[in-house]
Amino acid sequence: MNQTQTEYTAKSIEDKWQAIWEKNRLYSVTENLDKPKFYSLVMFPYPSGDLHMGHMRVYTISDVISRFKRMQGFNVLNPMGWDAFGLPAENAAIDRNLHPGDWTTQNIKFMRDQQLKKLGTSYDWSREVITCNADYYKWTQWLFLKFYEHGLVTSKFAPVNWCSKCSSVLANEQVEDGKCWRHGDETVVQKQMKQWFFKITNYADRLLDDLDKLANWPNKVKTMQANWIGRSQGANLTFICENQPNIQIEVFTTRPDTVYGVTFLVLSPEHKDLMKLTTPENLSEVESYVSQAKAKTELERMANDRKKTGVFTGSYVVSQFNGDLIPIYVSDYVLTSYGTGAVMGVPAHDQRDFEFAQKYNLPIKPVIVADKNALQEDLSLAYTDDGYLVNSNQFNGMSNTQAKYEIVNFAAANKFGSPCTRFKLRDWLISRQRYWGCPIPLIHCDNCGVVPVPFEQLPVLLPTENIKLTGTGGSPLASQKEFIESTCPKCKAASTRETDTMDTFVDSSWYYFRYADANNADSAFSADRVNYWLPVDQYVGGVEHAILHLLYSRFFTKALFDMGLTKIQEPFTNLLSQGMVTQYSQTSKRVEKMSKSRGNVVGTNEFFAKYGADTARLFILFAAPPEIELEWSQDSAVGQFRFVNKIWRLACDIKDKLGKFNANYLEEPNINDLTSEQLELLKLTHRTIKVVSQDLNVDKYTFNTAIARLMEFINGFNKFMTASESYPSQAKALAYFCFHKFLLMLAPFAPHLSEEAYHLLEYSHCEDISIHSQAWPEFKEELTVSNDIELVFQVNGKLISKISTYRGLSQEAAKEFALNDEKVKQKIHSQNIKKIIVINDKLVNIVV
RNA sequence: GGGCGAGUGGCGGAAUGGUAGACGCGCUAGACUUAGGAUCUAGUGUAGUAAUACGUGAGAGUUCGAAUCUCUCCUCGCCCA
Repeated sequence: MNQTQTEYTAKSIEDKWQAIWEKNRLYSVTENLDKPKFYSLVMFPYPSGDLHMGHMRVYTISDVISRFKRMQGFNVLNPMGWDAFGLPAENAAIDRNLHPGDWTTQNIKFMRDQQLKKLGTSYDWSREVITCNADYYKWTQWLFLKFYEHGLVTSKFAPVNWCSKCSSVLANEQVEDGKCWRHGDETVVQKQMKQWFFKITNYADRLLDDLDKLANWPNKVKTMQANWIGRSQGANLTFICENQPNIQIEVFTTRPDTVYGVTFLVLSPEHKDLMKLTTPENLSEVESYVSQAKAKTELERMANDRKKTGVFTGSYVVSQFNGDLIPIYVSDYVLTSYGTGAVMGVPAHDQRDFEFAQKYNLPIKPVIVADKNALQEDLSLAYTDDGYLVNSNQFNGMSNTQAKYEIVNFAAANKFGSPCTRFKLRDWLISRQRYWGCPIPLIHCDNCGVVPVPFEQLPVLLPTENIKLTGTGGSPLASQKEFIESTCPKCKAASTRETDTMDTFVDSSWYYFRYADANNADSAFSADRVNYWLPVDQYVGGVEHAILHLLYSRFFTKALFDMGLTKIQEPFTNLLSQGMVTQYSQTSKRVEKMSKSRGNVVGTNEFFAKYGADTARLFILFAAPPEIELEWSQDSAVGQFRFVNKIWRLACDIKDKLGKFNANYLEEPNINDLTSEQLELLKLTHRTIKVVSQDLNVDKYTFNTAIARLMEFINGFNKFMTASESYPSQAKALAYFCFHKFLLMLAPFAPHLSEEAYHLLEYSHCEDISIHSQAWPEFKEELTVSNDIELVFQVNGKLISKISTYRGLSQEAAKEFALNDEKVKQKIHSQNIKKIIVINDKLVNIVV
């Protein structure tokens, strides 16, 4: 007999099937109303030039979900593209004297053909999106103009975050710990500049409220977004200046219930009335304080741990609540950009105010007490908990939660206050002083001001000739005479183009709309296709985008909905945030995130050549649940390599020992014809289908346990195959039947191996009929349970003994067995039995 | 400082309130082999020859029964300050 080749040559087999799948366009999809749709999306990569094994985790997870859903009968859209604008291309171009576009194109080609395709992913490449191509950014500009038309674009002269390594400004979301998100060693400084913003704050309420609709998002991500939006409900209250009643100071507070405890007021150094309120004898001190404050950045001023400083202005305001005379201070911890630039100081009930009052010897007046009847407590700290009001005129005795409303109502009725909601969320700064980005389609005209480029003149092409990139600051486009010079669309006068480009997060805020209709030359997308495919059913990506990309995308989706362009209100129904891939780094002697700069990467091509993509996929999924951090270790990956080879050897064994496949073998066996060993194998198969299907379900995604179940199946199947030398026809049919189910379950995880084995065993007689087009197997509940069980005996909840018996034992019989068990008898000895608890088919607990 | 999450063998990790440690790595012994970093078999929480005892960061509580639920504390991670 000819022995089948038993060595599994992963690399050549994987290459073979990848070519066949591509030839057959196995993963292309079109809209199909006969099937339920499933939009599976993974965050598209920046084409940096090289993916390592750490990156592959997210693509593997998303691919397994896509393949599983396809086998379940869904019409699956699984697209891929490139977030191709951005700084690294520009910097690489400067270093290597290459055009950023050429550098990017080379990288995309390598990453797509040598890395993502080699992983065995099931993308529909006909929908590939590349954000730096004019056929994409034309529509980014078109969307910008739609935003402009709908009043969602604004320019402000404001303090902005400047990173000198980027030579550009950054959005608030892109500043982490006072450092640039890309350059962790670069402190962001504040500069006053005129910049373009998207008015994301218009959507603050909806972005916050609609988080509740996202039932299948991790709570962590929702909490982070909620905190970032930072809605606080409170009131604006007005205080009148004692000697200049025409000046009124408005403060924002979230604690109007403490207004009777105000003992000072603090203005920001930039407050418009500060100088008017400063008395001559305090002038020099205030002036020097203000100039010191101006030298500091907002970030420095907000630092919580630094000592609060301040200077008295010499003036007072009068509280309209009780006529108290309240001194006015200036302090740099009050910011003009947040609130009204003035706060009320209630030292008894706010720790920061408490410290300020102690330092400047200001009175501390309690207005809330924990116990209505208790005398005034000795305050060594501010009392910030709930309680009842005292020293507050007609509000005395009221709970402070109620007083919050009553006091604001009282102030509103008397016209010195009103309810007010504020947000921490700022408008999204989108201008970047860089070359490699989407040009902002605006024209500056001396006569007409800012004029949008007319839609029909799009795209505003990024010039590609004679670009001087120095990385030293200023917009590179500003030195491009041919680019700048333009005519005003309104008055036809000579005018200039905007030279800033857009933040690349604009590009990535709508790419998942474009996938739905990627080759549309006439519009950004057709509403029909978007409304068919979106929202995304499963989005997979790193938690590092919890705020940035995911918040911007939600904003875009809502804005497009309001413009009537789609019917979609939330873009991503389910979100899976996968954990980082880490590895021990020789450089730092620590376990760190896998990254090129840390020198601890595992290359994809070396790994694929040595073990194959299927082993890589299995290992990535098996090593940890998807949301947990995964520490890479090549040693553990050999376990998956063995698993792959074991499956292949079994497939070869089946072919050699059981004879040729017969189509009848796929019919469900009659259980009455089976021996007990055969029945156990069949039950193992059904049980495996059940648990693997559950593990792949959207609310679990426990790929690690699914693979463990597949391994258990293989261990059981191996036992069955090696138990005897001869195989009656019943056994042959059963082995083929069960292995067929197994291969179908293996297919999403190890697409090449399962396909090769599927054809080796002639489940498919033609290479064009793929295992990946087959239906996911189903199970019979009654075949998932074994008749033989172990019954556990406990005394006082502690395991004492167990027996083998059969399922369905009556409670009485179970008790009987337990009480007659030798070990149990010994344990109970002569103690009184208080109670016996029986859990059917599981355990008997005797309480003594 | 605030918020969220996590602590289980030598390691990665399993466990609808019901047999703790599935599955895998590593390790030990054996088989096969010219060879083994291939494969197969058996074993592997700790202590003990054993019976047995102990065991899920620490301590309490609820329960017939807790890794799982509640409270206090400790440590680590992430996010926001």
